[in-house]
Amino acid sequence: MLADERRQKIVEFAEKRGFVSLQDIVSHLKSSESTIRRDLEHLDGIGQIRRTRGGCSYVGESLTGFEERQYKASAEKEAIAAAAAELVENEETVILDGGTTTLEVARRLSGKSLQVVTNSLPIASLLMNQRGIELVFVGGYLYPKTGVALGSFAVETLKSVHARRLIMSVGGITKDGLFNSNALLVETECQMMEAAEEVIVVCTSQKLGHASLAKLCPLSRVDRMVVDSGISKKWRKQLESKGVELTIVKTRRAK
Amino acid sequence: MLADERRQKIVEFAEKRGFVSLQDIVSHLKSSESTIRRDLEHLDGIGQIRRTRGGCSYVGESLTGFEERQYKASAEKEAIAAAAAELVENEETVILDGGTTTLEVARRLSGKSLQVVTNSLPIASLLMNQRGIELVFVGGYLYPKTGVALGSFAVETLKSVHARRLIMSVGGITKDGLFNSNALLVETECQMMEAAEEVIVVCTSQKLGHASLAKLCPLSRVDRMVVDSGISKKWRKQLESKGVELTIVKTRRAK
DNA sequence: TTTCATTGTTGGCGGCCGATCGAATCTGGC
DNA sequence: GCCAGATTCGATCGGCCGCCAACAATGAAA
Repeated sequence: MLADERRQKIVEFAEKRGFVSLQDIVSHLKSSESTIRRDLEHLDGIGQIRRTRGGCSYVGESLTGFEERQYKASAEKEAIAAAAAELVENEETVILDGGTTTLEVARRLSGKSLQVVTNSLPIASLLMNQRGIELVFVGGYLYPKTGVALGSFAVETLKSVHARRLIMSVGGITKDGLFNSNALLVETECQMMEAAEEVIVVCTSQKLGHASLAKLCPLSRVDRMVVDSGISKKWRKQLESKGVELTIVKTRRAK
Repeated sequence: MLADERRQKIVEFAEKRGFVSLQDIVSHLKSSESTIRRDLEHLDGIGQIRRTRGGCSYVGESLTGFEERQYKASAEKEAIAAAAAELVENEETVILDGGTTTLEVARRLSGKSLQVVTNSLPIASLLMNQRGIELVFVGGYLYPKTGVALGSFAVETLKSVHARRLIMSVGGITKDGLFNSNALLVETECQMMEAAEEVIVVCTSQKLGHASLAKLCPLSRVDRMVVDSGISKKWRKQLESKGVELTIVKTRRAK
């Protein structure tokens, strides 16, 4: 086995488990203790891992980063995302908000020919190098956990953007309008709505009736909503009365 | 068999497998070990492959965006990156340009307490969720292969940024100044230089003397340069006469 | 035939690996 | 707090293998 190869395996190993003991590495890679020690020393020197007594720990983009890797979308989200992606036509410009549901939408956009504008790092890395997709990233302060760019830079950039559609997610919906959990996020999303001709909201039916910290906009601002069939008749009426067109997605678990 | 033909086969072989051992090539092409060694040396010199102990690996478009996880930097780059990271002090604001060398620098910034501004998607995803690092992403049109944001959005955003240091990479350096291969990229990097108090250039010595498509700035615009010890005396004088402070990094292969 | 470029061979050098041993550090018991 | 056993760490040494430089052989062009 080559040195580089072995070292790479060590890093992968450390990344997967967070911490690995020296003995574990030795028995796994079947090299001598000395060699592994030297490798750890080297890898620590170049900052790939950090040595600790008895082993090493991984430093760097923790795998829990966006959690998108391990994240498994629910059946509802997948169905909603698929339906939302269907609404997007070739050669359009689409703004994609951050969020796990919109990430699923992004997955299903591959193969189309589009201009995509997004402020979500996970979405950008997903769509980058997708043939046919021209990607514009809206910069700004990167909000750690979710990887979306927010703040004045994002708002300013969005002011000079125009798009056919916006696909956005929300934290909660009540009869008073849409809500989200973060004031900065709301500010950015407001500007996204300004920039788009048509506003499409993707959300699961369980979010209906729940408010959240910051109000985003009234229901009437939404043009279309993609939701699973768990939605009640009352809510259907409520939304339709405000001029929201509904796309209701059948799921296996539909009640 | 002709030399060029043989070398072509080596590149194809390396491209297909990612890495090939010297012995594999020897038995495959039925030339002597020395010949293959000489070929590898040549191909490494013109940047078609990269030599490693025991064989060679392919460098090419395969290291797109985020698969850089597996990308292994050369010893020179690692050493340069480590030295550049040392120059960064806690609580500073640093702008990081895109590029593989700056990506290595980013790796070594973990643990510090910084504000980092970057237009590189790989760097952003690397530093995201790093404790102590506040990240601002400069948005714009995402250039596919390298994942850097360029264009007017990027330039506009950078106009309202101020930073202590800028760490940037270049495509080539001649006595007339710095060059890069892409006009949009140059435009963005110019604005970065405007935004920073100190401009630090990281580059390997092989880039000295090579021009590239678009001129970026004169040598005198650079405050400091981190380079490996392959730099010639003539170049040292040339740079120092323009007021560029040099940090020369020792590497194993230093002649 | 001479000359030059390319290829093959040989030998020395140095880096990488595995093993060993004393020193340093941790742990548990008193 | 202190000690003893255990574990881990760092340094060192010999062996092996890949690397490099020098030289010889081959063949093509002048």
